[in-house]
Amino acid sequence: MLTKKKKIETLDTRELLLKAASKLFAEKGFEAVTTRNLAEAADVNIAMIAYYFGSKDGLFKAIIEERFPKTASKLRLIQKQEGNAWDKISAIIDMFVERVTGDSSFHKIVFRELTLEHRTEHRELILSGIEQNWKFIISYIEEGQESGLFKADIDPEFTLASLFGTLFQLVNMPSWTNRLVGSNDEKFVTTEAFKTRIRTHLKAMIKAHLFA
Amino acid sequence: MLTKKKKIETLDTRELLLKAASKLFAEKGFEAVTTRNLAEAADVNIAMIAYYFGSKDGLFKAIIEERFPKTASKLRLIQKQEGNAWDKISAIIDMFVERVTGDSSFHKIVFRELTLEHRTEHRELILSGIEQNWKFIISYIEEGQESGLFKADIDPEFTLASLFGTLFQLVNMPSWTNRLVGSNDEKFVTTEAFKTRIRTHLKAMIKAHLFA
DNA sequence: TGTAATTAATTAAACGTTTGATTAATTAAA
DNA sequence: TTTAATTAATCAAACGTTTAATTAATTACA
Repeated sequence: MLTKKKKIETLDTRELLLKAASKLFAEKGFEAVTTRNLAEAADVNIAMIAYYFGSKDGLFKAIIEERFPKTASKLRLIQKQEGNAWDKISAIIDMFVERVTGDSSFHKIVFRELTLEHRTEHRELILSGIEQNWKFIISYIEEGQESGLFKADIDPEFTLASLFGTLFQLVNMPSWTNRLVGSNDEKFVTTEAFKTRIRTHLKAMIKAHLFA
Repeated sequence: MLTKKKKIETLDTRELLLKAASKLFAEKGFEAVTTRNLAEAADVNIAMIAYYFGSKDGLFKAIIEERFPKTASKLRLIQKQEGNAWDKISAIIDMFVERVTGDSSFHKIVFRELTLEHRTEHRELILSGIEQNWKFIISYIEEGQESGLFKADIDPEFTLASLFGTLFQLVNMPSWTNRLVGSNDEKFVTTEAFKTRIRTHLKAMIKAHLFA
């Protein structure tokens, strides 16, 4: 018996579908992707969607449900680290910049779904998953306020909106961002140059805003 | 002949379709809205879409093309006002908060479309319309930097992203925002209380970030 | 161990419904 | 009496889902 788990194994049908669906839903939106698109992209039979996920809708929900616990565990790691409120917020910014730029598909799906008003079920699934994450951040802002490190009159909730909003605006609308910075590189928002720039900007802005 | 233009006239078929489409596209997204949905919501015959706009796609483009010139003219008004770089940026924030909260449908459509990677034609139409608007803002940030009013090392483009990003995060994802602030009022993002709060937050944050 | 029984995974084809668009006929307006 | 606007009906194509059949893998039992 091997001590190391075999990692280089072929993805099974279920995983192939999850991966293809994540990519396609992010690119085109849920309704614009057909079950035939999904089956072809994953190179599996169309009936496998119903077999593994019940429906196209079930496949969507599976994507959401698989991701949130991972982000929550990353946040718990930061929670255990030493440092003051700003150190924590700074670490959270690093973590989110890395996560969102590293796999923008998931965040495109999530945030686009939140702009839609039908399919309440999708939205509720996302909101209940996301809520845990932002509560961490807000608590650190309030902690900084109480200790006198941060201004007393800043708006913790809307500051959080600025953090996510900036990230979302720049990463989830790559055509907008490319036009903004005058880039022709389609993959600009995944480059290290971009990651550094957004980290620098976000930390500078949030810091100037928060610190007393 | 009347000196005042008659304003209280019944909307004609074309206008009924534009209005219904704007609302429905914003709520459900382009693909999720059927031509029958559109016709029923506008209370006109389904064939009127092809008659006035050629297609569902043409109706979408008409919505986009009718709006951008109006924003551009508002910006030109601000351009002519007196004041330093910050006064201009402050006035632009007021203008955008008013416009986006006043009719979020259009902005939901526009920014959701920018997160999608198919339909290059839609995206190009939007980007060319939007580009003129943000160039104004960036030029004021740079003007403030040159005059020494603003820090020299801030990132004008990403600061713009934070401005729009904050606004859209809060206005275009009302379910997210309601959860964030613990509100049950579905129309919270259209209230005066919300408008004031977002204006206050945005100006405080951008000011702290920009000023030397 | 060998084989029969059972389960899991996959396939191609088809299901009924809905889609965006178009037609030819009809009504309203100029 | 033209032209413009609107209607109900219809179209082929595409939609998500389901089906019955088949293969591959696993389990049960002698």
